Amino acid sequence: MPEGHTIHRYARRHRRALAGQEVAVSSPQGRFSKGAARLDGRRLETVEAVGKHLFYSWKGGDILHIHLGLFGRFRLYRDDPPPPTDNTRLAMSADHSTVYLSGPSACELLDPAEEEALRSRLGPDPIAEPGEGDSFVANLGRRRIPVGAAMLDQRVIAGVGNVYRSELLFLCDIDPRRPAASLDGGEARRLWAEAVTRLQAGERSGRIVTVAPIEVGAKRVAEMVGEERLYVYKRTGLGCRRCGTPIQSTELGGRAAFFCPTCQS
DNA sequence: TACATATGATCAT
DNA sequence: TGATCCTATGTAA
Repeated sequence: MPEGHTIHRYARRHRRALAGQEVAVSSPQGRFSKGAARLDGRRLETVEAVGKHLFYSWKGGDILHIHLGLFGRFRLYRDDPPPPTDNTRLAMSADHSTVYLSGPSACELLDPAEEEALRSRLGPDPIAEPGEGDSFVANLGRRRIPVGAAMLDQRVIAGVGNVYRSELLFLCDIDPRRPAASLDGGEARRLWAEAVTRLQAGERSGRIVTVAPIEVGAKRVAEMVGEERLYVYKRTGLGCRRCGTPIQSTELGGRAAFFCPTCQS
């Protein structure tokens, strides 16, 4: 489920629910038992998102690093949570809130140096650092890979996933197969600007919507159904919403990228 | 029941 | 590039 906008939402919700409190931590599944035991009962200081990564900082210096990967999922409960399942890797509860985590690709303890090493590998995050467009433009300029592949590389831009990469390139009329370094400055800047606008909107609304104008009220966005929210993602063979040309897909960065061969050329 | 699929990333070759 | 890890869901059988 998660691209960067979702991860930032989790950071905020978990911060509100748990930060500043002493948290009961356990690993019902058992695969994080040692780490959970180390954190159990300690005070959670902050929760921060960078790209698709989450960092929970605990009193005493440990950092819990969580990455959901493709399958990871959080559930947040108020008051009486259901019992955890066999796949609940991590449970955190304090006061009236309980968070369950299942299926993460990373759930581990880091020290501050390790956290810093991880963060230094990430490119600018359009949600957290909207002013870092220069860094993104420079990163793109150094890549010879297709721009569609570069947009999935978290060292280039942190937080974009497979839906946003296709949608952002469509919004900017850029063919995803073009070499990243072939974009001119205006194109690269526009791409960053769209990433900032759309990911921030996604964080606010909790869903990826690129067809609707950004200013559209939450009510109308909520009424929109499934595919109508997107221009190209998973619309192979269907008519482009702008020009009617059948949408194509091609493998870029190891995953399917979707584009309109007429609008994006 | 089985299988396909998924908004991710790493490691080996 | 391919194999691998991890879980939930929808559809087919």
